Parts: sequence; C-alpha cells; structure tokens
Amino acid sequence: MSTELRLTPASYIVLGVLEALGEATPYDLKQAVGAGLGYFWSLQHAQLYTEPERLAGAGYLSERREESGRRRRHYKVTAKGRKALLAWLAEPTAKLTELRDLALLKVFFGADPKAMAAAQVPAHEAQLSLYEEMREAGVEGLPDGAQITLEAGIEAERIWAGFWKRVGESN
Amino acid sequence: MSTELRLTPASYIVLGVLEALGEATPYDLKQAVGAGLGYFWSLQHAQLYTEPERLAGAGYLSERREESGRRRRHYKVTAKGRKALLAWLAEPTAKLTELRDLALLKVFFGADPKAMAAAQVPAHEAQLSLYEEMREAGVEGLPDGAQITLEAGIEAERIWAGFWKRVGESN
DNA sequence: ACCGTCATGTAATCGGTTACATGATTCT
DNA sequence: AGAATCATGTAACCGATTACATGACGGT
Repeated sequence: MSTELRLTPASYIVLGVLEALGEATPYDLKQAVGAGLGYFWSLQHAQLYTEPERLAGAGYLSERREESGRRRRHYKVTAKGRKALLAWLAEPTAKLTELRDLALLKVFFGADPKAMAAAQVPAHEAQLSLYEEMREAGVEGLPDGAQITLEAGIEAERIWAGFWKRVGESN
Repeated sequence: MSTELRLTPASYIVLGVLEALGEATPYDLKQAVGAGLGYFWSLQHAQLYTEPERLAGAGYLSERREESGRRRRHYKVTAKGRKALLAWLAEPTAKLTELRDLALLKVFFGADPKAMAAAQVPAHEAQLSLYEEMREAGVEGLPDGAQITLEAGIEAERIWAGFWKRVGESN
C-alpha cells in the first residue's frame, strides 16, 4: 500500500497543524497557519489542498468527505502520520538556513545600499511592531514552541531593522 | 522572438555573476557562486546549466559553443540582459524574507528546545568563524556589496548563536 | 595504466506557484 | 435582490531538485 513519498517541510506543517487541531479541512489549516506560523513559514492555500491529499494517499492522514452540501474534506492524522511527525520532531537538526534575502541579493550585485535601506527599515520596523503586539496580546496562552518562535522573530526583526538603519546612515 | 519569461532570483544571480565575469561557462559560474554568494543564496549546479540556457533562449544572454573538444558553452550578457539586471538593481524592495528555519519549525511544533539548541549553537558558531575569517582575509579587495552582505551574514550568525545559546541555558 | 577527483552535462521527476472557477454567506 | 467577500477547490505549468552519466586530468 504505502506509496513511498518524500516528506517536505510543508508535509510536516500539515501534519503538525493537523495534530494540534484534531480534525480539519484545508480551510481550517489555512486559518491556523495564517494565525501565526505563516509569518515565518507561509504556504500557498492551494498547497493546503494538495499536500493533505498527497499525505492521505500515502497513509499519513485519513480522509472523510461530507456527503451533502459542500462535500468538504476533513483530514485527521493517522498512527503512521503521528509516528512520522514525532520521529521528525525528535531529531534535532544542525542545518543552517540560508538568508536568501532579496534586498541583500540586490545590494550584493551593486544596488544602492542607501536606497535599499530606506525601503527595508520601515518594513522591518512594522513587522517588529506587529510581533511585539502579538506578544503583548497572547502572553500566557501560547504553547512553548510558539512562544520561542515568536521571540526569534522579534530578535530577527530587531536585528535587521538595526542593520539596515546603520547601512542607511553610513557615510 | 523574445519568448516572455519570468525572471527569478536565480536568473538575476546568473545575470549578475555573468556581468561581473564577462564571459563564462556554467562551471565558472559554479565556482564564482561557491566562492561567496553561495553562502547566503546557493544554487544547485544543474541550475547553472539550465538557467543560462533559459536566459539565452529569451535573449538575455548570448551563447558561444566550443567547436572542438569539450564543446563547452560560454555565455555573455547581452544588452537586453544588462538592461533587465540594471532595472532590477535600481528597484529597492521592501519585501521581507521569511525565516523558514527548520530548527525553529521543529521547536514550533513541540521539539525539545534544549536539544535543538545543542545542535544549533555549534553550527552557527562555526559559520560565524568562517565568515570572520573571510572578512580578515579579504578586507580590502571586496566590492561594497559583497562587503555589506558579509557583514549581514556575520550579524545574523552572531544573533542566532546567541539566541540558541540562551534557549539552551534557560531553565 | 589506473584511480580518484574535477568538470560537464542531460533526463526525469515533482513540489510549489499561478491562474482559473464556482459555491456559500453576509451585508446593504 | 445584488454586491462583495469568504470559502473551496481544480488544472496547468514550470523552476528547482535529484539522479544518472560520461569525459578530462593529475598524481602514483
């Protein structure tokens, strides 16, 4: 049965969110991802339809389809899916993320750093404010992982705002 | 003639490197990318064969093929290519890069932060050392853009090393 | 001569994105 | 009732990755 398939980060996002929600439709996933995770790892909404389908086909999810009306698909993590998720979570990674920052790429190839800074500073500051508000709003309720992730996001935005500010001010 | 085509970051990397090198084979590109840029935005070597082909097909590059021996392909930026590159460079971007960090993703979904920190701290510190050595080695020679990018890399690694260290030490 | 590594490419696959489309709801 | 928005999905394309393969070259 089990069609072999490669599990990508998107796969684990679906598994992880679904595990937290219990049972959900692609639209539920979209809402859940958009509520937080999506800020640092977003997915196209279409992928929240195709990825569960892939996973269900390989036995990581079970699918239940409504009989009437919208015939929505509801997915749930199976034992196999849960096992895969937990195995992935249990394995720490030493992998480093590449920056892949478009603004930096342009500067690397000779774009005017000052002009880039002028565009980047406000953008990073806005994102920083947003994250800080999120922290205020949900101080207690957040699960540990989400809390740590949010802190990471705040630090990152703070750094980049500062970095570009300095670039913009350098003589 | 001009087949329309979307220019991706990979396209601009090829254009940018090629503009700096004058004329080059895919292997030259690979070497050039690996020498620096690749640390923050890497490409598969196969893409350094297919992407120039795409670009040449649309008139952004000219192609010259060796008659004898290896029949290597040599590419050069055309006027059209140069124009596209410059237009891209001239347009500052306010786009923010998502973190998309695998370690953070796992922690978000419940992986043990301490264990993750234990794997991430040394990795980030090693990368930091590497960048600092690069800075020592090439203090004067680097073009401005590369210099700024390197500084950004150093800051980023410093932050992340510190971040994970704190995560690992928190009680 | 042989072997390992560097160099050079092609083929096949597929995840992810973009575009297209229609069904429900809610609000005025 | 009509418009706007939210919800839900499918289809097609394609950039990027993976896998496969062979050629040249330097050293022993």
